[in-house]
Amino acid sequence: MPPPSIAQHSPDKLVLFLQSRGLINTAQAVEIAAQFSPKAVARHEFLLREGRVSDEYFFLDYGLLRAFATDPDGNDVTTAFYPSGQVVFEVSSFFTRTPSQENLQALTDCTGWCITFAQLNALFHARPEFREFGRSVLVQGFAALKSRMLAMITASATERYEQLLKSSPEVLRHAPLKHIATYLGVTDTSLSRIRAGGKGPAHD
Amino acid sequence: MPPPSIAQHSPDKLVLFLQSRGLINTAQAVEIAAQFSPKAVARHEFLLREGRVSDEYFFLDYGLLRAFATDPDGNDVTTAFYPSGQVVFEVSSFFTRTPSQENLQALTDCTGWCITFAQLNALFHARPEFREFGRSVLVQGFAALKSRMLAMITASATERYEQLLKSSPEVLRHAPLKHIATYLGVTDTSLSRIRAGGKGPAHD
DNA sequence: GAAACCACTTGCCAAATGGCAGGAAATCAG
DNA sequence: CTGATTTCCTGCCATTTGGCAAGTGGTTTC
Repeated sequence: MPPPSIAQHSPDKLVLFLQSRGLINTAQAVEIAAQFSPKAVARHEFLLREGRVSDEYFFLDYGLLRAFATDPDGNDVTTAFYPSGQVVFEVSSFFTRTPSQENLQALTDCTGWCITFAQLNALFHARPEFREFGRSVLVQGFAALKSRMLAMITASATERYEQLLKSSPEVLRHAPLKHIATYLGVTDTSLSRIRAGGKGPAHD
Repeated sequence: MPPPSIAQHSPDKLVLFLQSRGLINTAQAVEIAAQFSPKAVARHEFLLREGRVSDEYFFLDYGLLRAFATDPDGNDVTTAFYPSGQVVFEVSSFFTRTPSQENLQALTDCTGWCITFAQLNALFHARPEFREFGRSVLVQGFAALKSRMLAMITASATERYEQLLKSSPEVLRHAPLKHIATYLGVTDTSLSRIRAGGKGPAHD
């Protein structure tokens, strides 16, 4: 299913997303969604570049993005994948208004809806239920990262790969192996071998 | 310097902490701090046990705590250390009112100040500047975890150990090696060898 | 003060992962 | 279509880390 052009795309998914945590009712969700502007990001384009301040709170309707940082040796390290249905922004840069250490780049053509920091704050001020929703987004992201860190410590590379395969198969279909490798904390060589099959530790 | 008994301990550090992000002025900080109750946790005691809902937003005045989870094989994994001057609580459990997957345990005798979830929410409602402060605490925690994840991917065990040594030497003085090892994502055997010296990768 | 722990270290070897390089296959640019 | 680039796989071997077990030194317990 190809993404619709921006002109025809409707905020239905955004409205559903706003309601998804049971904090916002339909009427409120429709009003809040009306504040968002449509936005498209073509494959390989950047939503945010390192060194700039993240100022877009972007709900992703269709497509796939990744976040990546540059390590001390100058290598790309993928720090997150964002499948559709999520909010995409760099938390620290966005809220503290400081230059981002990360990049946000489209892995496929993307469309979605976004508001600026100023708009978001105005909405948080005017609508306590949206404020709660915003906190919920933050808390959920925090919990997801913690769980990934725990897996990094306790699970083997093979297990981490299988978890990703299970939880986000679309990532594996659109992201090149080298990005997935840095995300999982292994080299692309090792990931290729993991994929090949039986080499990993037995686990059944 | 032994911690003062609760009876005599004053909220000075808490007041300073509330002002530390430039979002709250002195008068407001004093009023907010007045809502907190003194609390002590003896060495080895738990501030939170896995399976219960975190309901204390605890500012740590003196002492050192750790968070730990139990992995699928039944092993303790230390997920965080909390030196004094920080807020200690389990974000996900606290804000979503769900059972915690983690424990919070005192590594030394601790004293500090705490409020409940209900009190915190009332303060967030009544005081926008404290709300901002609360968000700032969350965002900072998020950024710290991200940076730790990046180190887990890009840095060797030796480098991660040295980073911890540099950023939180007090942890190494009070936490047993096995806790530090799981926190760093290595076995206690390996950490012992890292400490021993020259075995690690050269880096100067 | 002997026995039972506990925290930590160390030797030996195995398992997991990395580095490099060559080559097949897909993708992209002109 | 053609050549260049990118992506991925795989063989060979080095490095890193883990697992186990023995041993030291310290502390607690009775």
